[in-house]
Amino acid sequence: MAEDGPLKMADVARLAKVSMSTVSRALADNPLIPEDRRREIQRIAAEAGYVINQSARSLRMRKTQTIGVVFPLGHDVGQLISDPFFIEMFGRLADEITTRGYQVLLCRVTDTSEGWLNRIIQSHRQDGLVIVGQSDQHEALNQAAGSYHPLVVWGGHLNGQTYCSVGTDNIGGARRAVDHLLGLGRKRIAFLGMLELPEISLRYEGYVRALRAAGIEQDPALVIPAHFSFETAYEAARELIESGTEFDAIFATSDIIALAAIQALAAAGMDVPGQVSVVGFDDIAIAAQSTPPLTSVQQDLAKGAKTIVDLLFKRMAGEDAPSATLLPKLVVRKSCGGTSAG
Amino acid sequence: MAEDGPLKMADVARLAKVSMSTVSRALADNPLIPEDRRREIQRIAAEAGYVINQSARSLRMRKTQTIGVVFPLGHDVGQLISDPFFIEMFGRLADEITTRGYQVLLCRVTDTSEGWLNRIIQSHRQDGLVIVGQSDQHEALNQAAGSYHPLVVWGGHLNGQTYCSVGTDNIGGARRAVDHLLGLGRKRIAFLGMLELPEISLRYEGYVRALRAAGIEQDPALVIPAHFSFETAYEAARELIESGTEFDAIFATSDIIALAAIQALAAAGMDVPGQVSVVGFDDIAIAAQSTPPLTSVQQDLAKGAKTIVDLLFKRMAGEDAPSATLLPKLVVRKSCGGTSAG
DNA sequence: CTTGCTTTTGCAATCGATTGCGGTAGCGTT
DNA sequence: AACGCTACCGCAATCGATTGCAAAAGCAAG
Repeated sequence: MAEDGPLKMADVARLAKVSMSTVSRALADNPLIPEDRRREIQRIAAEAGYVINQSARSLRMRKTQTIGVVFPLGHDVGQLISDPFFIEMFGRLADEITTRGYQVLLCRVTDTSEGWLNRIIQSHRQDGLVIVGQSDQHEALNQAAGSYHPLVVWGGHLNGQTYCSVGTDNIGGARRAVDHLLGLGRKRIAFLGMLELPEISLRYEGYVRALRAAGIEQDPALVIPAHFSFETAYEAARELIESGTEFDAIFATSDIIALAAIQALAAAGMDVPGQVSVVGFDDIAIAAQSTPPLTSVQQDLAKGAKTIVDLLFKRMAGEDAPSATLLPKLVVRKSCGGTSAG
Repeated sequence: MAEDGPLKMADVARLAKVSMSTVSRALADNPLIPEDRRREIQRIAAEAGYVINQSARSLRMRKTQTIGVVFPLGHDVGQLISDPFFIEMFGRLADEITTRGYQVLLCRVTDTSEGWLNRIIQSHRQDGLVIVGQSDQHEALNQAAGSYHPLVVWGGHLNGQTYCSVGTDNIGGARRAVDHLLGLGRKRIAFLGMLELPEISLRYEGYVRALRAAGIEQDPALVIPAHFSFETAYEAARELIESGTEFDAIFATSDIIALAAIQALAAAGMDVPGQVSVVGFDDIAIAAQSTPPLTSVQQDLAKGAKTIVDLLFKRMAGEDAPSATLLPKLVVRKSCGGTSAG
């Protein structure tokens, strides 16, 4: 009834007039304790407002019922986890994880000095890890995966990769987007994104392949480094416009970059899709709502998150789950002209 | 060097040829150990890839270096934390918390049965709690606050509230928004939101006061229940439109609701802001990007999050921090016609 | 070589649960 | 009544760190 002092299992044992062992087993629904007694003890514990101390439990059981979700920000100094894509991914992951009765621990990594991943792993704060985005930490991930199994990465599938990853077919997605632009008669297609990031570099590969297949020579002046934040992307687009380089389409490697580019174009008095077609990547919620609505390569995050967590739990159970690739879908809207469905 | 077996403090002690006590103190930078020896032990530990087991540490120290962030979803069956407002708040809170060297544990509460908050508190998984949104749990919060101090709530300031809360002046914000609409000559202003939620009910209070001050009689037919999700809000707006009730403005209690309303109006062939002025609440990032750009009551989330965490840490230190109220700002854009700054 | 003081060090208890294993109670047979 | 068998129960060790307290070591002065 009264619940001022945080009461321990021993207190419940006293109340129920049994030993701690029995209480522990009863609360764990261990059939070693007869059913009616189990219920009785559970009732007493609940009534007393008793809750198992998770720190003690974690120590003894060597598991925490917690999954760590890590956002390596090594490549970007901006601290805030603000990108809508990451945010949505996080929400979906959280859903999948909590549904399975686990807690979600957010690990925002800013200090990617030697051994950062090992420090997280060895802290034993979580039973498994999801790493969202490889950032520039491919090597560190490869190394950690050698000895730590319950780890799944969202990102591109790279050469010589030993860790388990889930991600969209970046090359294929990009290829499809650029093919679509080419199909509309566009020939001078700018590429906006940070080639240093593995996923982006794969998208670049798709871009190059599409151009090559169409027999179009690629122009380095059309490849523009652009970070993920709206402001920096806007700046990058503005510079492209002011450089005087001719272009009639933009393949942006994220929707945020695409939206920033559209705004920059509008500010420069250029019509989208009249003069310039724009395609984004991710198909975040705003994409459909923007003006004009954005054509984008859709990543199925719901499925992605589910796959990640499925694989993670398999690995936590000792099974050896392989990487998975999701198929992207081009969602055609007004931002690139034309009207065919993709 | 080799780091296959998860090594413990005892192992490091052996390596450094000292006792565990000394290692523990050295790693904690305890001045009881001479500086040079401290450094030496730290070096040895780091080289061996040793990391303190947090479960054990938490148990012994009775603190976890973790803050729980709770989203009570009692009022809404939709599981996903998808509302951009909550998402942004979460990101900012995470920033503030990690900056202070604490971890963030996400608690998505779906089971708000008797004692849910107590179960979280007594689990001892965290050293402090941030509750984002009161949902319909005012009573539970009030009760918990009696015995549990390190707890801060984002939400409205209610009568008879004993817990510490941080929130925007909802009444004032709503008042300003509606006054603005009235100033534009609008007289039939619809209110879209869930009155069951404390914050929304405060905004309703502001709405009522504004109307009363302007000598306009309020019409119950103009008060429409609308959830936070885009789809349900769209539906609510559509029903308002189809009901035939006359109206020339909408005060939406969130930007998502406002955006949904604008789409519904557009679908019905009604011009915004020509026929109907729309004002939202929160001023989320998309608000400025929508068509037409949305007038909205801005909540300063960066400041809000900082205030919440500041207060929480004060409370964790045993001080008694009082509730705080933030001043909202009306950001005027095209969605309500007119051009004056608010 | 003592003595007295300061600086370091380590023993052992502790945090609050879980669980292997040995012991007891209860019941049915002979 | 004695025995055997199951079904329950609880003792005590354990998880891996932290820390009060006492002991040891170092050092200077007498």
